[in-house]
Amino acid sequence: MELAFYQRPSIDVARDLICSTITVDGVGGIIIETEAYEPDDPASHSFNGPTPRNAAMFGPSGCAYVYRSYGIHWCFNIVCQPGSAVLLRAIEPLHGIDLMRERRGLEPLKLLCSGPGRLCQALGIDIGLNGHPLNSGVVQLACGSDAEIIAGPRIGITRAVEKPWRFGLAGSPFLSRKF
DNA sequence: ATATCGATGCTCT
DNA sequence: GAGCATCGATATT
Repeated sequence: MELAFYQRPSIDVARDLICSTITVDGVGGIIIETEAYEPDDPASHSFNGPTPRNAAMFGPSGCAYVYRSYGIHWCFNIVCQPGSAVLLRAIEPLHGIDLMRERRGLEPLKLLCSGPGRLCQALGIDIGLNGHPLNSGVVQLACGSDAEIIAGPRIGITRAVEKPWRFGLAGSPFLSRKF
């Protein structure tokens, strides 16, 4: 994935990431669901400017932004333009499924990576990957083919709830929720 | 199938 | 001190 790919509005990047493949230390699969967050977006962690937590969002494009969610889970984002990022919400498991099951416990394939916290646990993502550049270390991202994309409101937010900045692969059984 | 709720650790006001 | 970019369990239609 070229640097220029990330240096665009997160809404375009989020859409174009559907059907790409991501792996962390060889474990991963096909990106099924994403959400975009923009600097002027009240739902975005970057909305009030840089802080220690969101520093990676204002760092280089094409790097990871990882944060803890509800004190329990990790969430993984890809930084686009400054202050904008794409949240990975679901992956279709493809590589290293045995290791994913070790990390998440015996579970139907459908639930291994269907949700932002679940996919981080399955891929072994934690704060150690925050600010980490993509495609030059353990995190690898490769282009996918064209696909039928659907869009809708983002999940789990309380502000800017109407913006249709959640994207998914139409009809996939690995979506975290229906659109 | 949908609804509610507790867990748990930050961050930012 | 309030509020989370969530998940899994339990309860209820």
